[in-house]
Amino acid sequence: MPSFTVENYVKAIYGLNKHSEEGASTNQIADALGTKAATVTDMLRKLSERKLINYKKYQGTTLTEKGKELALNIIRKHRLWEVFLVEKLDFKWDEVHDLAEELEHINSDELINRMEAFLDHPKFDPHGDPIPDRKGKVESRNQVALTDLKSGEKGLVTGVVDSSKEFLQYLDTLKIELGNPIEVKQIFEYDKSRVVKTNIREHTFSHQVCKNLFVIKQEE
Amino acid sequence: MPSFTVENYVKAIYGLNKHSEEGASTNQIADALGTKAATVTDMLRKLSERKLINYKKYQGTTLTEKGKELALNIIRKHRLWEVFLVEKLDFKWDEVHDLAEELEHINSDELINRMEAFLDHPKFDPHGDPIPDRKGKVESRNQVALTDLKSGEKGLVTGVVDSSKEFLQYLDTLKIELGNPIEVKQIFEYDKSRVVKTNIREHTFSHQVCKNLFVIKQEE
DNA sequence: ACTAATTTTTAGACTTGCCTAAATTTTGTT
DNA sequence: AACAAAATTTAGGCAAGTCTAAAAATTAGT
Repeated sequence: MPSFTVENYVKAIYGLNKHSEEGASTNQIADALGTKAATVTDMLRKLSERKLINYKKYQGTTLTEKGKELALNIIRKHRLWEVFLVEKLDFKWDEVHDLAEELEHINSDELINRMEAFLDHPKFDPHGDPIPDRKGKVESRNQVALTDLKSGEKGLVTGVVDSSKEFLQYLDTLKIELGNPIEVKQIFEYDKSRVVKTNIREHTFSHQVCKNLFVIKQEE
Repeated sequence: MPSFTVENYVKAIYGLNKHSEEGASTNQIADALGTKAATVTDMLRKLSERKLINYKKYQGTTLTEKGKELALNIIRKHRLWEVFLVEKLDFKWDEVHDLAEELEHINSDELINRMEAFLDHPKFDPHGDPIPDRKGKVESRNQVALTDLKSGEKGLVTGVVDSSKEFLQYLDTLKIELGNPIEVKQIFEYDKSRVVKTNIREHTFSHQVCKNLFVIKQEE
């Protein structure tokens, strides 16, 4: 049985690997987990012994197949718990992350499979992230960042890149939810901000906001 | 924040205190937790420093008010999770104990209070044990062991003393569930076994079975 | 009441995860 | 290419929780 700590390392490395071609560096992992680089080095040796990562001193770290499998199972559990918390217990989408961080370590495939059925086999979590199936397969959508939409193009909001409390609450204030239609009215090249029209009204989104919103382009 | 280990010690001491006037002994605790006496002694010193137990060397151990509060909160969580697993995820009553042992350590009053509401404020868990309220208050019923019923007396099955897989599965086989009416037809003084009539048919219960079933007496 | 058996405690050691400080390797700059 | 800066690793330590073996206290038996 991997400990909570091992699970957290593997999950962090998975997250870092996903967004870059390079292996995850010691410092990146330390940052992600709030520990010190020396601690990480130590742990990498142990994870390597357990065949969860590919590790050579001073090189970056990547997950082995076994490591990826573990990471995806934790992510699956995390996201299903988030759906449960939002759908069944009425938590808001900005409140569920920390709880899911605890619940994801509960060790029972039977439990999580029943939970999945209870929730009616959701494909995405409350932030729009895909839920891996029991084999670790993740469905991909052809979503793009809102920054990729040209003036006049329309889309549906499908997810957020940054699911920090602050960003999610900002979206709440603007009454923007997953599934909402959205249309880019105007792009200011100066600061890359965009005027967008939603269900309700027009907003001006900063470049940062646009980078953090996923949409599926709607063809005319 | 108490660690999982601390929570488990406190819960074990609570359970031992409940069934005897004496404080829990080092060996009893070690047995209950599957550790060695030396380890327990060590831990008792630490729990005492944290004001969770009353401890004097070579005397038994009892919980302080603070310790009881912690124990009851863990028990509350354990039992609510059990209800969830049985009511919502269709686990059987003999399957939920180990999972609840993990889930009871999830640290969030908000979560457990919402769960309680989601489950419609159940008063008893799937084994008939009362669920402490958020202040730690437990409702008591005037239930007695089936051994306390005289020949001819009737009752309703309200709980089990021993919630081991084996005993619960034995009851399943006999189709005996909480809430079932039951009547003692005959008592064999020789081995204290009883012939009882349930909903469906008559069974002969050994003394051991009768000791482990709680019933509420029905007046005529 | 005294010794034997049992229980409990102490002592010393191990593992997991974490830290700081110092050494080493890699990377970047001129 | 050589040196400085940054990243990484090594070394040595600490806390929590566990163990075994041995010592001390309590309890039980005659």
